[in-house]
Amino acid sequence: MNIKQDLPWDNPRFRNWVAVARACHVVERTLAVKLAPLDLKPAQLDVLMNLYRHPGMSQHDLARRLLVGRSNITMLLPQLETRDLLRRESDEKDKRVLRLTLTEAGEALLMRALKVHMTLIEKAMSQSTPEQCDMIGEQMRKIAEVLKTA
Amino acid sequence: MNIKQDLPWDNPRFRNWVAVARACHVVERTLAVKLAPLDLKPAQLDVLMNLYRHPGMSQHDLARRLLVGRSNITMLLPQLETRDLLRRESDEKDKRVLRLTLTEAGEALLMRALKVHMTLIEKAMSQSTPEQCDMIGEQMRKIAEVLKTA
DNA sequence: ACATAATAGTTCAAACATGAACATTAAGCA
DNA sequence: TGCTTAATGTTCATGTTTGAACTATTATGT
Repeated sequence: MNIKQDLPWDNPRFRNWVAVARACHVVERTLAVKLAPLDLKPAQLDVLMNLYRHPGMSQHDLARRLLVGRSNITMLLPQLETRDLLRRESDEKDKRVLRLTLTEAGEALLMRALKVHMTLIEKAMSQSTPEQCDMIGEQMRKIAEVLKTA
Repeated sequence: MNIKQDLPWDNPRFRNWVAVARACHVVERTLAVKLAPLDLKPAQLDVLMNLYRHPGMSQHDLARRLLVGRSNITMLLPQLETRDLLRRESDEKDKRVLRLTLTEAGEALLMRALKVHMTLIEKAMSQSTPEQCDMIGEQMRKIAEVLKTA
């Protein structure tokens, strides 16, 4: 009954998850360094990436995709908007929502940042075989799925 | 040459890494919620876990293990020290360093928090076979290793 | 021994994230 | 139609993280 008899570090699932968390942390920190020359933070890159793939998103949608609060988005966007990387346009049908789209400049910067990001991820993941890589992605998507209801 | 001809999202390594990052994020957020009743943040749990496994660590060592700056540790520890969860004792041989150890109360709280953490990780990782789980951990350790020199 | 470097920890200001309370607008329903 | 409820985005106070400058101590090299 005492947890000490079965410490988490003896549990493969726990130990392996710790490795996942550490790897994520390292990649995030490294990405931040590599993006610095572009004057872009990882969180800002996440915004640009999502707007590229889903143009016309609302701030609420963006917040949910990024797993952050709405107020976070409110604080984040002006930095990018004043740099003319994205536009916020009021929706005609629903005057509450603001539709977000990348500008030309935003898309151009995104492409440069994606090269940096890609290079880093290639370096990190090139040690896994394609099969391993796909399996990892599959398991991780399952995790995100199962924890949505928890 | 144009990156658009080979967008990251068409690249399995990139797509799968995005899944890893998302899963980490979800687990972190969920853990924060589950730890709230213990009045403990994930970052604080990380401190307790590391001190349990490596008693007598210096603050500098702790910062490196947690991948944060030294000043972060300085700001983090008083919260835990005033709650009598850990001790900071000056090293006799090198008067610059402070040696960190858990108190009884700190160890007791850690055990309660570990149950919460374990339950969450079990839920997340139970969808993978033991072989898949080990493989994931192995690949992730490789990633952390290769990026140390980058 | 002495000057210089490096190291451990702290301080402080700035950047960042968070959640509750709020204003505005829309939807549901009597 | 009106009234209530829900949704979007903002504001603000709070707490967290960061990195640069600083103090104190130890290591190094001549």
